[in-house]
Amino acid sequence: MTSSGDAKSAYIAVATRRFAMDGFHGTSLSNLAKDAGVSKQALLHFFKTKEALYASTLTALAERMMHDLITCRCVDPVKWLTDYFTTLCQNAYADPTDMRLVVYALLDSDQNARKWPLKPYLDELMRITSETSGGRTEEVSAQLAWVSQMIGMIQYHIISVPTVSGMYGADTATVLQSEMVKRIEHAVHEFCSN
Amino acid sequence: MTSSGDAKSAYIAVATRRFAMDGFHGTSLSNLAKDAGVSKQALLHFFKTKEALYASTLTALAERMMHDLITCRCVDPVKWLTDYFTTLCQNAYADPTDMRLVVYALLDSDQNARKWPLKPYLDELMRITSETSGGRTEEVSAQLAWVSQMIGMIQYHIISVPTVSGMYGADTATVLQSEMVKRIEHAVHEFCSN
DNA sequence: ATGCTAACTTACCAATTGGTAAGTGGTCAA
DNA sequence: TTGACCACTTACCAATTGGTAAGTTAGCAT
Repeated sequence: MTSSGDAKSAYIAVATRRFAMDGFHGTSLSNLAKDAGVSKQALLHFFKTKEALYASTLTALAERMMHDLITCRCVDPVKWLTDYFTTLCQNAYADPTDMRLVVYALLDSDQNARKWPLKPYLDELMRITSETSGGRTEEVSAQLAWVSQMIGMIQYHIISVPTVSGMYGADTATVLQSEMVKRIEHAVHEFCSN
Repeated sequence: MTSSGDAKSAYIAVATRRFAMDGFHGTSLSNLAKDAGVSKQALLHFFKTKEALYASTLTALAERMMHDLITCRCVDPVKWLTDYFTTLCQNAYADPTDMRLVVYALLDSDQNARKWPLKPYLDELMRITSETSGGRTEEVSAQLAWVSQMIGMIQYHIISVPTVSGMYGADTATVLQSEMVKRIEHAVHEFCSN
């Protein structure tokens, strides 16, 4: 039908959505096939196992995250980080897929088997961080801690939106969102101005 | 064998560990039964469905979290929060079960069906927050944002430990942990001194 | 002793799981 | 025209899933 690459990446797109919604174990090949409008074996033709499809999904995710980060590039590292984190958060309100996928992947990681494709992305974030005044300390762990704190607060916030909305109402959740963006900006500046 | 309540809560304990490790969908009743050393139907005798067992697990989790929070009680709300958050984090290094369970529950929440048992815990956290100088603003959403940020950074940090350890080595992960505790203390004081 | 209940067990069940085997129909180069 | 490859399908498969039905076994009040 479509050219080879197209179909394959279309399947990855479908899988991305499903894995992000229901996690690896909550997703079945039959569900994915139904979503994609093909038979189960169409998927297995491109990806030998469910695990392999999941891995491709994570690789594509990592490329997307890196791409989004690079797209925000700016001579001022502080502005770069501010822009990136705030737009990351804003975009995730409209589509939390990627953030959910990351968190699911963290929970699923069985630490021995899975090679983790998001490392370059993290490394780049740490490199940018090291260019700010806040990152003038040489220790990597201090930058890692800060980066970890930032993406942690964003991703956790995103995945908690439905729950918060259920507990305190949709309007409170909305206010919380703008509040959170402000906190993100504040956190960047507080860190960078030491 | 043991008295009724003992067996039941033993099953909940087993389920807690499994659900925290593999999530709801990644856990089967047969696995749980094997872990508990009984037949599958022993579990179904106490909990009508897998969902019901999961719900009991979450209820017990909520009670534990609330209990731990209250145990830290202190006349000075700032010290209270500092103590609570840091010990929460420290304990989670030894046993990340509860933190993982919360995050899994956030991802799984299908928002319409599930009643969320952790609300009282969150409310109490916000109440304590409102007693600090940082919480002198009346808006609930500002406190909610801060509380959300704090538990977000802690829980996300905990679930990412295996991955970080895999990416940067166990020693870097260890340094990151103490770094993170410092960041928690800093975050509390920064917020409370406005 | 008897009956009742609580805490189980063994024996099933249909449905679904991830995956294999063996095609089928189309495109395209020789 | 042929034959190879590609994307994909139908037909299976054993294993596992959550759950039901029907006992069984122990303790305990009457």
